[in-house]
Amino acid sequence: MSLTTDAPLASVGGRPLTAKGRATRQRIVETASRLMLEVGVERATIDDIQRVAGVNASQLYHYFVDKNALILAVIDHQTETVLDIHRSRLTRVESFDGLVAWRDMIIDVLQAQQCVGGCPIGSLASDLVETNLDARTALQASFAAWEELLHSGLATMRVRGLLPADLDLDRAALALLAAVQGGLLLSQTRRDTIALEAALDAAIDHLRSLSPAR
Amino acid sequence: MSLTTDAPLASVGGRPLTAKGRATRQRIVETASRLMLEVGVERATIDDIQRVAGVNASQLYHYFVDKNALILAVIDHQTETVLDIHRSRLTRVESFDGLVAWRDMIIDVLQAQQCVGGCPIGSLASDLVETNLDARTALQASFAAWEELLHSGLATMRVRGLLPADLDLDRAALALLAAVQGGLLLSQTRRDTIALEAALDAAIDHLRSLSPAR
DNA sequence: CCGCTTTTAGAGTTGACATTCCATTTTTTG
DNA sequence: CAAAAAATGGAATGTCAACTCTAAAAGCGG
Repeated sequence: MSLTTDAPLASVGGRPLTAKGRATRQRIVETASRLMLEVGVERATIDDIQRVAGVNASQLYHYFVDKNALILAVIDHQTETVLDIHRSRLTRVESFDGLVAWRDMIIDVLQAQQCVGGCPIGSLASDLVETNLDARTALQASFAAWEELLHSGLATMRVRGLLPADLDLDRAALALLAAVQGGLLLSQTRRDTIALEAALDAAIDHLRSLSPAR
Repeated sequence: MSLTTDAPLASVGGRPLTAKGRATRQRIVETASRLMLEVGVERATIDDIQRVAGVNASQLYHYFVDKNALILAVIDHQTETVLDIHRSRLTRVESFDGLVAWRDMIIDVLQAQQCVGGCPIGSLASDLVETNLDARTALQASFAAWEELLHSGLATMRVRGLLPADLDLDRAALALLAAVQGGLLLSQTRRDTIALEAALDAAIDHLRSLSPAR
């Protein structure tokens, strides 16, 4: 036996090796993500996930030791999805119009899903934070990465003189993210986009009020 | 048989009659509220609730036809609790200092519970909105009542000339409530109060920026 | 094209959970 | 105080969900 922890079981411990396996695993994660967003983590049954993904129990447990492992994979997947969407709108925000475009995008997404489902990360957080330490840690990192995106967008604006030099960007990013999360929860409950609009507009307007440029 | 739907089974259909029964029912609702807040609606088992409340299955099912009925009672209970707390801080907010006192109260409450548990109403909303129509309707009403409280507080301030006459108080209340909800979710995940502080301070600061009085 | 690994099958097990039932005690009321 | 209603006790049931197990069908490397 070698001292290195390499090859022997590099399949499930790491990632599955074959293309087919990767595809199956991917299908499971995507299905689980959708169902968990739609009905919550608890109510998204392994059976349901199997059925919808078109796999059987062996396949699911071949790629994930237990439901918890699947949950963590879902967190990763949803984090990537959300960050990808926001990254494209937040890198190089050069003006308040850029921020507004970001706001519009968020509202459009919610609109597109009929105000159903809320935030892929926020929903997972609500479901898991108090009962699953690993999940909480992962979600904390997800939020942190999202904040970082907002932070860098605001930093770009600050460099351009659109925000005061002494503005605390960490807090500003946090407030913006809170507006997103709170607005989504209220809009999800109300089934209209008004709450989200009010929250985001207020947050952006607040930043405008701080702007040194006029 | 009378045509009126009155007396015969006025016990469980309405409220239990005897003082003892009311006490038992109350204990069940309070215990369920606590557990559902701590671990979520799904994970708060009827068994757990029984054990902690010190009642047995018959008692629980004597007062609530099923878990769903209990959930709705919990929503009512938590709504009353939250509204009571906020009402005392929001009626007759006569200055920005009053708003800040409200903000401090919210943060103190979170602090007191070690950033565990989040908002009693918001947590229920996350858990139930997508899977329980009755609950969603009830929670929508809870949020609306909360907004109303905020609205009237802001109205008081507006009368005093602290807010512009043409400010849309509905949207302002919504934005404030979103800040509370989003801030709580982030703080609950992070286990510190910074996110909530950032969200509330930004929201209040935004209102300040709109103030006609200096 | 053969042996080894990965992937797929799907029936079976185990435990938890909501709910029910029948019997007993306590409280209310006439 | 006696009869009726309410409240309590606790075992039992049935369903559903997570997870396991044995075995067979691809895939791949030599």
